[in-house]
Amino acid sequence: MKKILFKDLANYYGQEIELQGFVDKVRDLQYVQFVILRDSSGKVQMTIEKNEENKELNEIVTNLTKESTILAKGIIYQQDKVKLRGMEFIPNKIEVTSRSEEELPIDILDYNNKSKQDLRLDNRFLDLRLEKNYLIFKGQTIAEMAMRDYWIENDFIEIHSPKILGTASETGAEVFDLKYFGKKVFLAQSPQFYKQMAMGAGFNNVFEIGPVFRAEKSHTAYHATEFTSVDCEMSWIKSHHEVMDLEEEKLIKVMKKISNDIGEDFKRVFKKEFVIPKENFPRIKFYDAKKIIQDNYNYVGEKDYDFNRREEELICLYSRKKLNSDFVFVIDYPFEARPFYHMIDEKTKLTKSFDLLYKGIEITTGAQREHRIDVLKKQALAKDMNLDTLDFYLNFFRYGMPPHGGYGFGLTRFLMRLFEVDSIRDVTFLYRGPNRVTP
RNA sequence: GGUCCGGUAGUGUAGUGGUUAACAUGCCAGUCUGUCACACUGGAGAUCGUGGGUUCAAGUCCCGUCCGACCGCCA
Repeated sequence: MKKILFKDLANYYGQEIELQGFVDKVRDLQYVQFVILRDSSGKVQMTIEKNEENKELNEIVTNLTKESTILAKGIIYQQDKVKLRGMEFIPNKIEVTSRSEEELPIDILDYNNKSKQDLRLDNRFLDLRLEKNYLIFKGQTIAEMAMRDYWIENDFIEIHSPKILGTASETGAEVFDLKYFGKKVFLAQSPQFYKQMAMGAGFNNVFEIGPVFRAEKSHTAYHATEFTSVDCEMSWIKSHHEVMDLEEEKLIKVMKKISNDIGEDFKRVFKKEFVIPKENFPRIKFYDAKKIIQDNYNYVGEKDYDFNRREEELICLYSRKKLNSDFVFVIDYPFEARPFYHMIDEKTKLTKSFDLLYKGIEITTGAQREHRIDVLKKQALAKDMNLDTLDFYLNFFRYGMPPHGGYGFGLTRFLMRLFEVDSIRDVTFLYRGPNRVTP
């Protein structure tokens, strides 16, 4: 017998079928028992009358605990008086395949799941039983698939770069070190150098979806020490605008796909709707953005070469209100705020770089890369970097390197804003932070 | 790293020095003719994060510590 998901039950009216699922709720009345069953695709009511004939089933149901798993055989009927999907399942056999303990460590009722986040993370396997959480990971799956589709259509090659590195990677964020047969090695903080190597290898266009590690003791709702980074890199470009064009096109495709596949579920479960972005995301120059924030919100951040959280939120607010866009590119940052490998525009002396902000938070950093080794070395020295430890990287540039650029995209940050949940921990299967390495 | 922020039944909260620590929800038992967040009645369940101190008396005040939240750093 083929496994039947609860969402498809309407196809089986009148038929004898076998179901397996969690016990979502038990309502044991005087003359009838109702058991709500649940699987990842939906819920259904199972109804058992209390009588001599059903004695065995009645006994099982009376002793059922919520969140136990059962296997039941019976017939599914259309039944208008049942509010839950207008159907009910009448079993002739019930087997408890796993019995749950009576009390759960967290509340997972759909109308009352107020348990604190830290406790929910301790019991993540239970927390994830909530439909809203399942939906987030369904969304993640669709997002990754849509991105892959887009890249494959556009002649990108998928790479898997190493996460164990012999030298600490580039950007100044702290890296983890670990023992490696008596040597010290580092966990990759970004696939940056290796996707650029792929440019040197003549792969034209590459992408990677994989983990990255940051050894920052950041206790915030939008940081993690391990998270999934989506990276891509493309050759033969003339400016960072081509990279933005690509990201924009990809994102619209992703959002359309997500909205199409789970838009209805999202509306029902989260009481919100996805907003599909229009083409031509606003592209605001960094210094113009600073001025906009000052003129419109009378706010000046402490650093003149970068944004703080408040400024990110305000420029997004401006974009939403005045430009009708949840996405906004901030472009042409000063070199001071960027890593050494971002290309500097000779005319403006600003980097050919961009951040993509989405509903108040940065989800992407991208740029045209400096591919001329002499300039690259000069910029590395300007950032006080040691050319010897960078030699393996600089080597990529010695024998012909296409002009290229790309971006890194925080998958979890994107999902967090897409679903409008408060924390990156809610969109991470198992969150890792400064004080959390379990479960 | 910073914060005249928080830690109290399974869970979420109330409780500003004085009997038996309260409420909601969950759990258990009973009652209930089809419920659908079922309803009703009753019951169990808390050495108040942890270590020390002040006091006749500490969930409550003080100090340390751990964990969390928010901010910062960072992305």
